Order: sequence, then C-alpha cells, then structure tokens
Amino acid sequence: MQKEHNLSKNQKIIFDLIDKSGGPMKAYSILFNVQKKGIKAPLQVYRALDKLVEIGKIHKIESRNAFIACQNSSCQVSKATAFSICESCENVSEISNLKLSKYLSNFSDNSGMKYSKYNLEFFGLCKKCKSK
Amino acid sequence: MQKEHNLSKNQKIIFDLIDKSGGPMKAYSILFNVQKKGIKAPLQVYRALDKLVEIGKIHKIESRNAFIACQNSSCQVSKATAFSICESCENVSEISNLKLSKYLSNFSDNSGMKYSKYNLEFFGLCKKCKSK
DNA sequence: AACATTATGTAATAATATAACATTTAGAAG
DNA sequence: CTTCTAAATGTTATATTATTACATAATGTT
Ligand SMILES: [Zn+2]
Ligand SMILES: [Zn+2]
Ligand SMILES: [Zn+2]
Ligand SMILES: [Zn+2]
Repeated sequence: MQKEHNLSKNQKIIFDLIDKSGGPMKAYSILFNVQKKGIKAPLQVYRALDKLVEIGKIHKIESRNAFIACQNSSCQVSKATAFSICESCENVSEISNLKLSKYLSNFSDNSGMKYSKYNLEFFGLCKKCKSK
Repeated sequence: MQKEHNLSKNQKIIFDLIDKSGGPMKAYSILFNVQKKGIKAPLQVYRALDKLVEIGKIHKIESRNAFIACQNSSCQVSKATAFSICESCENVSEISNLKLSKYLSNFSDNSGMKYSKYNLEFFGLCKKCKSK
C-alpha cells in the first residue's frame, strides 16, 4: 500500500491540475494555469513538483520535460516507471505490466551495480496516429 | 553493421571531445571546450549533437541533459538504449545486454501501440560509491 | 513553550534549447 | 564544368526549463 500523504495547499492545487488534465503537463504551463490560484513563481511550481515526484503522485517524463499523474496504484511505482509515448500526438501513458516491472527490477549485469530505480520510455505511434 | 557517416567539421570536433571525455558531457560544457576551435554559439553545438544522436554516434542521457559517446558497436543501438547511472558520482555507462535489448525490442502491451524505439535508464550506486 | 521540519513567498539568475535568417560547402545530375 | 539541391555553418536574438538565495509562515513533535 502507498503511504497516505497529506498534500499541502500548493501541492494539492498542482496535483489536481495535472491529474485532471489526463496527460503530461510542462512546468510553465502549470504555472500559467495556477496563477489565478495565487501561485505566481516558477519555484513554487517546481517545489511542489519535486515533492509530488518524490512521493510518487506524479512522474517526470524525462524526454519531454513534462509531468504526468501516476496512473498506477501499486507500491514502488516511483522507483520503477515505464511509459509509452506517441511521437506524433505526444500522448503518454504509464505502462503497468507486472512481468516487465519484475524483469527490470531484477535486472543485473556484470557491472557490480545494484539498481534501485529505473525509468523506461517507449516511443512509437499510437493507434490513432498509425491509422492516419 | 553501422553505416559509415562522414562527420562534418563541427560534428567531428564535438564527437571527438565527447568520446575522449569518456563520460557524459553537457551542451554548454561542450561549447566552452570547443570555443578555441572556433565554435562560438550554442546552436552550433546543438546542431552537431542532433546529428550525432540521429546517426547513433552519441546518445542523450535524458535524466541528465547530457550526451555520451556510444559504447556499442552493434546496429540499431540508437533506437534501443539502456544506461546505468550512479546517483552519487554520476558515472554513466551504456548497457549492452542482448537479452535485455531483445526483451524490450519485442515488448508489446495491450495498447495496440508498436514501439519503434526505447530508452531505459537504471539508477543506483556504482561499486566505488557503494563501498564508501 | 521550544524546537525542528516542512512549506511558502519573492526576486534574481542560471542552465538548457530553439527560431529566424544569411551564407557556405559538398554531392548529385546533367 | 555547371547547375541544382541538400546539408552544414555562422550569427544574433530569444524561448524554455530550472535553481540560488534569502526571508517568512505553517505544521508537527517533545
Ligand atoms: Zn506511476
Ligand atoms: Zn498519437
Ligand atoms: Zn549506443
Ligand atoms: Zn558512483
């Protein structure tokens, strides 16, 4: 089970916005959208984002510098993330696949390194974009 | 086999620098290092980086906004990349593991999406940093 | 109440990346 | 060789993403 976190005021505003958007959002787009709620500065946004990432409520899509609400309810997801990204419409969704996550969480090579975290991004064309 | 690409002047300067560094380099650090060779503007660096990424001579480490020379000689590597990143010393190395790359290249879920590319980043502590 | 931790507010600035436009170089085609 | 085209370069300006520094306020713990 995921630990319950009581989000602070700014964290809640920003999480709700991202969550409702249903897709990835960029920091300055978030900023623009929450200015009417009193959040005026980039740092306020980035601080909330940092915290939300830390507790696994959102994830950063590294290749896009964007943030998406976690679509997964299981534990550990913030340390083991996988996404599919459409290179045409930029639709992003979180992949929830037990076999994949087990495979990657247990992965080890001959480097002597024990991995505590991974992030995987798949790229391609989504159904819609493929049929165009 | 990888197609031979004749690198242009700027591309060669920048590739050689990254390659010799042995690790990831950031764009503006590259810029600083090649200014004595006549490359004066960020765009000159980014254009060379774009091309080098495109042809697979370097890869971008998305979580670090840094670029590393490909340590892999096999084909298709630019569409199927995996890295291990030490969160303490920031050492990065490219993972070359046939089983892993086969597993991921063949991965498909129920989204109806056919993936043409992926990038995987593992995080942890390298041998050195673990023993400190 | 005292203390520590977390969150907030604000301004300035750093770091990363692209747009727009002019020019040059290198290949391919005739 | 000449013409055409694609790729690469040069330059200036600007857009986008993210952090530093410092002051204050709210929250939780002992
Ligand atoms: Zn998630
Ligand atoms: Zn699409
Ligand atoms: Zn490679
Ligand atoms: Zn290390």
